[in-house]
Amino acid sequence: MSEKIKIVAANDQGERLGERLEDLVGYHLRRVSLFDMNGFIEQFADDNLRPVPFSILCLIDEHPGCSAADIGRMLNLQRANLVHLLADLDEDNFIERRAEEGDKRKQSLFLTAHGAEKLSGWRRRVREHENHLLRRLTPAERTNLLRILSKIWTSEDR
Amino acid sequence: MSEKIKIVAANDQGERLGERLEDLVGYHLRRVSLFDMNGFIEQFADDNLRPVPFSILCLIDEHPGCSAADIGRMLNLQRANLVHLLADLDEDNFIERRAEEGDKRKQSLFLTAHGAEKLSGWRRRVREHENHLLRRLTPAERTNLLRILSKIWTSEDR
DNA sequence: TATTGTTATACTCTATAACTATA
DNA sequence: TATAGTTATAGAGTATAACAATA
Repeated sequence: MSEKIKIVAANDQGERLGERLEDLVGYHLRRVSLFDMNGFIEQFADDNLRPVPFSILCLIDEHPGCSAADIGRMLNLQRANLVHLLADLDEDNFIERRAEEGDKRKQSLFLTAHGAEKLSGWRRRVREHENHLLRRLTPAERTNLLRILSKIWTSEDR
Repeated sequence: MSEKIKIVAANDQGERLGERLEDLVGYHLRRVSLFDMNGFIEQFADDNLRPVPFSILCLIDEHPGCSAADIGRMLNLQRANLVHLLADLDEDNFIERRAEEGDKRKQSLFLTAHGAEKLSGWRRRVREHENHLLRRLTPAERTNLLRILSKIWTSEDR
């Protein structure tokens, strides 16, 4: 960008505070989220692990025996889009889908031994990824960020 | 979800703190960003205004005369994908693209009078949207969030 | 050589509608 | 009627490669 443009921007900062794109929380949320996701995808390129399948594996681990529809509700994913994601995880032998006794419509989802082992290592690497993403924050800022973010979207009155 | 699943999850919380999906900042960043974007798209459905074109209009307003490549660098968008976005904004008479004197490769981007007027109203409605998104936060939390988010991705050493 | 705007294209992600079988 | 899993499909959004004009 040219020097002229930078100067114009600097002048504008004092004149219209709260009017700039950079004053919008939503803008920063998107930039940081994309920054995080791209870093995630890059770090796990070897294993071809993507953020959403990782989330699904975490939830199956935390809620063994849950159904695909349960996962969809927890992650706000359409059932239709989950079909391929779960089929892929099944093909790779990370999860297994058992017929649920009692309700024949449902499948019960479980991690395989292989899936559990893989997930354990991936979780460690995800924590490393987060440490890198948040390396400029103090421990207090990190705690605060997690608390504030979850306060925004986790609530009863929605 | 069944009651059984909820109980299992509750037990696990104490056992493996820092191991749950909900302990990951990246997970919350994504959920909050999507929550924000969906709200934005819904609120501006009438005007068919989407987050990225809104960002582009803001930047052209803040940097009058900038080029498409400048916008791409500022928003981390590919030049190729900007072509359609800018063409649409031009068709709707929100922006105009003038041949830049001096460098014949570049176009200089400006808001039209109509675009500037529209943007002014949209900015007000975006602030209302943000106020609603962040309604559960204290003013201090809001300021903190903006500061922390921009600290994460805005830096020199990248 | 590098950059700008552009075209074409492929890939991922997401949303919707409809179907069946079960409840 | 409602729900679970599924199929097919359309639409965004994004990434890459190549090109002509210009620097």
